[in-house]
Amino acid sequence: MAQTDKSTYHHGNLKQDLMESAVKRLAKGGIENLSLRSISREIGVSQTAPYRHFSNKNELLVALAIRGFEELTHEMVRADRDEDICIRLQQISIAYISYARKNPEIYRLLFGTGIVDRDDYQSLCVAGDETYFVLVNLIDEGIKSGAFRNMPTMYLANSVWSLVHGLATLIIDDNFSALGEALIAEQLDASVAFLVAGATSKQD
Amino acid sequence: MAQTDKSTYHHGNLKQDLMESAVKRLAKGGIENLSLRSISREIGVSQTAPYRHFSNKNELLVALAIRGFEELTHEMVRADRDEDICIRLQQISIAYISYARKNPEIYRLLFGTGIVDRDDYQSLCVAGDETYFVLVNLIDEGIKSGAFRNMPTMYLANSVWSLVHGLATLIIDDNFSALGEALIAEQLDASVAFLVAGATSKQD
DNA sequence: TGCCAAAGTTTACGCTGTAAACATTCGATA
DNA sequence: TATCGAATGTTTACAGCGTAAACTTTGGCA
Repeated sequence: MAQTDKSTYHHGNLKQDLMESAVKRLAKGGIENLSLRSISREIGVSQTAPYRHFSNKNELLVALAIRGFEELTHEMVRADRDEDICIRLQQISIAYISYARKNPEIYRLLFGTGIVDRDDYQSLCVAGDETYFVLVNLIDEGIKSGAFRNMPTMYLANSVWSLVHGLATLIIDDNFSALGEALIAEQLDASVAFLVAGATSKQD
Repeated sequence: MAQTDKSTYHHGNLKQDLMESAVKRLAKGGIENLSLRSISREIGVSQTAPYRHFSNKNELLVALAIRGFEELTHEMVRADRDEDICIRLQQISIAYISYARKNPEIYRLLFGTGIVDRDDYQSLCVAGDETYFVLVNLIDEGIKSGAFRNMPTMYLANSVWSLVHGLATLIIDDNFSALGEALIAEQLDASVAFLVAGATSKQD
């Protein structure tokens, strides 16, 4: 259980270290610089050691994604601190996009195609659902209170999610790079205002 | 110029064939199944032959992306056929998402991170700008005519783009798979309605 | 104390991108 | 029409990848 500090044969907490090293390598260099062999080298362990803890590379990514969903959920819940439901919608949207911008490679893992056969990993699905429900619950509350458009909760939630997700991915994939940091901030404000306007608009 | 049909040493139109084979392999199996070697094998040419036409894999992807942008632009322009600017916005949004769904791997190439150093490829940037301007011009027209929210064209255009892009990527990356085809169609309708409501909403 | 399962290593295979050197062929010029 | 260079192929080679199989070490329990 504790790390066996001298007898380096058994590393002690390799699984943990693999994940941390993977996150670090993801952060700089992106997913194409993440190889099981490179993180093994970084940790100082043989190239096949990871296979004692993850049956393949995909399962390491799954583990990172589960943690990522949990962090994202936490950030959203933490930001949701107001009475006005429109402000709350703004707050969790900003928190969501902030997380994506701070952890772009992890974010891509959460919603992109980097992980194969997501549906086979139940705890990953559960973690993703929990994130999703933070938004759905807020939207549901807004519709029931009459603050938001009267349409099926799921459709409105998915529309909001689409806008927020689109904004996040366009930014982290550098499609707004011509704007520069200051204008991106203004774009965020404008898009969130657009979002709230769409959510509260009562026209058909 | 014409293919030298017997002397198989010089292939004739290898560049064209490489791109077609690449698109085919992208369509099934995704980008991880696209290797220069695999398409060389498929065409029946040596594994380094592609390097006479593309200096590396990235440049093949760039060529595919340029064609992809052109196709996407064409689809959007073709769909833009109405008097009512709100309907026109709906039409190009639907055309955009349809293109993404019909060519998911190409679409990911256009706006994702599959291509490195995009900015180094001028004709790619130009092709991307042309697609972008189809939307920007429509938004500009809508703002000037008073049909759309009065905000800087770029911010509104990017907000609309975010929603449409987000919807497209969530669908092609299978994040709406639980809905099934019928409900995805309804989601599209609902989101485009949400989009138009946001664009036309005059509240701040 | 002895032994088994857990956690590590070594070796090997086939795949990848791509660099370098070599071969063939097309088309223009003398 | 013969020749020669440029364009377009091939062969060979290297390093990095995921991962399967067989082997080794070690910690903890009977």
